[in-house]
Amino acid sequence: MKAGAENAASKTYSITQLSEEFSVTPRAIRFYEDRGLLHPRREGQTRIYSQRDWVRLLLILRGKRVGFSLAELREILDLYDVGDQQTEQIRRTLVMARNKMVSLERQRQDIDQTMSELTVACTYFEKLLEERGIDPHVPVAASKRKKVSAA
Amino acid sequence: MKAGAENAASKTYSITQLSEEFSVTPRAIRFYEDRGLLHPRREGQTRIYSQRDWVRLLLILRGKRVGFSLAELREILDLYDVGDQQTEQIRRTLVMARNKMVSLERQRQDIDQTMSELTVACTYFEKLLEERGIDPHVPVAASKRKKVSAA
DNA sequence: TAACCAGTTGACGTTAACGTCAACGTCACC
DNA sequence: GGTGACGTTGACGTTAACGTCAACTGGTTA
Repeated sequence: MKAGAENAASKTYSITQLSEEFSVTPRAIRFYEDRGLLHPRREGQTRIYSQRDWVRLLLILRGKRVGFSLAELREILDLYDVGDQQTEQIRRTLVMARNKMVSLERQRQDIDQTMSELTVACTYFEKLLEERGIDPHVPVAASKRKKVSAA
Repeated sequence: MKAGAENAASKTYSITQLSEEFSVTPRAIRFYEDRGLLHPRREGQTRIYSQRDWVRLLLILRGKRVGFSLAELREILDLYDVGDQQTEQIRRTLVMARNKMVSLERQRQDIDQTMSELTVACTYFEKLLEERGIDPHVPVAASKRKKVSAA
């Protein structure tokens, strides 16, 4: 149990592995690195992603979905990286995080409101179709998916 | 009570009135018109916005905040406009709306998750500041606001 | 050896959603 | 009759977040 440097924590990924797992292009992943969001190890030329990178990518993508910019995400991730940041930078990020929480709260309300309005809208659209004698039971974006298409 | 063509429903707005009320630039409002999201009446050159336009703008801005593109918003608003759309167009919009609801559901989860992580993060940042003997009670983006800054 | 991957680095292109700026119209008023 | 304030139409600029493409570098397999 002590030999074998291959425990769960040391699992690594290639760029395409990551890209497939998260449904993003390698180009995007390299771009995130370019913007300072990821710092994979290199083996020669090739990028090797650790478990920590995996988590970072997860956070990045989720952050994006809720409206963080890459720059904002970088700020936050940076602070978690090393603790020796400039005090002013920490303050700035703290302020940003708090503001973001306020705006997320609002976003939740927007989503709730929009959901209920969309429900009404769908009913209306279905009625329109039924009036024309058309079955409104169109498939709901089944099986095949290439992009997350969320936003 | 019957004279006076100035009841609540006939209230109108200038472009700057609207822009101030919603904290968007006139440029943006004209842009939405250019993209077919608004169709204000004209008086000579000048745009006159009705109550209906007001509501549309509200929906547009909220739609944007939850991640709709202007094109998507147009699709939806168009269907509410006149009922004589192409059947295929109605189906497309219905599918889009349903898909959007699915993605909104996910967004809600993302937001909840992110909120709780941000809470933890803020605590951490505050601790960092306190370790340096700094009061972490920075103002939380008070009074003055120029942009919504939400996203 | 050739072909074929998987990966890499530029460099330029693209899209959405406006911002910015110039040049103009048109009223009210002083 | 000038001078603002408010409005208009182009036209071009900008930013974020990648997409696309070309040219190159090893390794491995046929």
